[in-house]
Amino acid sequence: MIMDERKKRILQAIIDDYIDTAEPIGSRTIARKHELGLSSATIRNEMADLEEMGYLAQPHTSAGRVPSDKGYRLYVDKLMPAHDLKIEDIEKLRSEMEFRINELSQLLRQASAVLSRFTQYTSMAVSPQLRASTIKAIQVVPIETGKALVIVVNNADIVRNGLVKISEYIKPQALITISNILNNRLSGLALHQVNLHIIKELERETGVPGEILMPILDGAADCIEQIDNQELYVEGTSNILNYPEFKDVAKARELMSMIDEKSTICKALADNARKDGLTIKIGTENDLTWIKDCSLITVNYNIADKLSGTIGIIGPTRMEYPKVISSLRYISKIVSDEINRLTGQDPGTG
Amino acid sequence: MIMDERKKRILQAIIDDYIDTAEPIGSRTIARKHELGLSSATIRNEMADLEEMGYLAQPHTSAGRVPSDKGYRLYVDKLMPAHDLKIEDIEKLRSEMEFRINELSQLLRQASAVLSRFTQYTSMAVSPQLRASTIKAIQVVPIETGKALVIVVNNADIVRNGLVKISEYIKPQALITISNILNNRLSGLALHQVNLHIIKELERETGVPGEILMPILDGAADCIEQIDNQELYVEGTSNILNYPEFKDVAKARELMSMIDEKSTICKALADNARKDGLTIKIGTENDLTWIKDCSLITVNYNIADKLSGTIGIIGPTRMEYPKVISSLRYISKIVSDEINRLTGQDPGTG
DNA sequence: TGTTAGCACTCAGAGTTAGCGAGTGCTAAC
DNA sequence: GTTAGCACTCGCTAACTCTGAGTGCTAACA
Repeated sequence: MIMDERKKRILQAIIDDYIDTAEPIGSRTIARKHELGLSSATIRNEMADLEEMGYLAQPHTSAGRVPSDKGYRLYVDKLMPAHDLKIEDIEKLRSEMEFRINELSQLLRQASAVLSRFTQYTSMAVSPQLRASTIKAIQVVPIETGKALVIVVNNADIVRNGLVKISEYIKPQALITISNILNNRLSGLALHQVNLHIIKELERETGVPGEILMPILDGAADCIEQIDNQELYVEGTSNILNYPEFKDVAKARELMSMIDEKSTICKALADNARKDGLTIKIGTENDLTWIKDCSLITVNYNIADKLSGTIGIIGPTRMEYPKVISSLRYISKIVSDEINRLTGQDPGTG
Repeated sequence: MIMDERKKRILQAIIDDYIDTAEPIGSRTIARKHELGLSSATIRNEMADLEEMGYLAQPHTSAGRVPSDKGYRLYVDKLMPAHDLKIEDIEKLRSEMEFRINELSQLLRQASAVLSRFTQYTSMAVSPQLRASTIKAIQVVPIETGKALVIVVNNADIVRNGLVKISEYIKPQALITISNILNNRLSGLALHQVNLHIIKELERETGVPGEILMPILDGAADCIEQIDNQELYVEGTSNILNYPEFKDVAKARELMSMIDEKSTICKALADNARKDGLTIKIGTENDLTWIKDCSLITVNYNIADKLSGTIGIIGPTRMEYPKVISSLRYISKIVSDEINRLTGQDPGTG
């Protein structure tokens, strides 16, 4: 059987309607609402064909048709109407993102919150990961007697710090010397290259005994660990309860408890994270069975080829794809611009 | 009518059972399960009395009794069995909190997650607020040409930093001078005292023109703002769907969407935050109507009289109060100990 | 040959009814 | 004061019916 233009128009009409109503769509509805110039009987025949071809399914004999994953796939690839955000939506999104945010974690949390509020789906954001992370600078700053602050900056200008206790007898001047040696010795190294071997060398070079050096190096190691640490922000989980497909509490609970597990979400995103740009996984296209009734749309953004992160939206397969895609694109653009601003990669727009 | 010992024992038995089963409790159940040496008829009479006194309520004539908020209040204040965490629970909680966490935000998130997993309720944690926050140290560290890191440490040793762009012509040495002046001039001040007036003074003292000083001061201001910023962590919202009292999706959605709004939760916690130690608000004792079917248990912890924060659990009024209270106490102890460790207030336990 | 009107058929969901059983309050006896 | 007995209440469940949206098929039509 051949997928002609008419079939496509009918399929599109069905999916558009179904996304709206979440009710199985009958031939009469299509004949009435869409001006295809066809009677319900003709549409009925076409719908039977579309079902045979696997684009539609029937919950039970006497019900209308429902799109299958394959149907959604065609819709997303070929049929879906172009969607540009309305000017007022752009304004709204921009203004909600406008808070002056100076911390990566808050920026992502914010982005996720804005997205979920706007789309009414569940949104998540993963803190950017370094492709090849190296240490740009290490500094040790005396704070008060017995306390110093260790600061690590990596090549993407992500900064972490930690307070460390040090011997009360170290003079501030000595600390600065240690700081300089550390900085010279470690900067440029990949994070994982800081090993015991190097520590031994440092001990020798600085002439500072290990037990004094150790807390500082421990502090630095913690900072490095934190930089590598992948943080996940999920917002708008309660939206799930709005979809009729999850009116059954048991089903909603299953999905929500999976989403509550950060590690599960990370697994779901991991697969998409490798690709560039926008990825759409519809229902069973997802490897994980618990998302088999949902679609997962993610955008990966790269920053100066060093950082890469993911922002995504999860919702029922019956999802407003056009709207979700355009808003996701828009927000991810804002986020990467902001990260650029934060880390000073881009001297541009300010 | 007088509240004698027997009535109390019966009330306790009813509440204990109801917490377990979430089903209205009948007189026969109590007579059978609890060895009170009374027939169901006697218990029936007592239950009628307890209802008249307002401790119990009847969903409908032919159903058993259900505790009222007043009933829970008495239970919590007087009747509730003492509850100590089992050794294996303590071990479990401790080990789940044992991850070496070196960032406040992650520590709180973790605490919240552990609590919600253990109690099966929804848990939240608010980042500690300063009672009277002052600046302990400000440092400006050169990172590379045109970039510097501004670091602010407050009197509770909470550290924030931000990258700032600076003129490419400032020499590192000059930056250190600026850093020292800033530090001398600003440390000891309350965060809100850093105003335009002081900035003008700084300009004069350092001899550095405003347009060079400004980005640095802006960065410092951002850091200060971040320190003051109250962060909220909520975990285990999906647990709500496990309670039979929220088997109705509409009801669950109402609660969950409220919980999803960070600001709403903060409002709910605000009232408790002023008190010391543990606060229990049962049902309508809460000012906010959307929690009227829930209980909110919070613990405020203080750290060296400077920091104060809140950890809390929200669940149906039919809550396992003894368990929740003891685990909340335990976790909050761990959290404040950890914060002590992080900020080095307490040279103790390591 | 493709399109359409007509018709018999299907079946989920809403509404109705009946029966069950857990639980009550009251009364009278212990 | 306690308890056994009993009539009564009423939410819940299961069985049943009815309705209507939707289908597939057939035959007539352009």
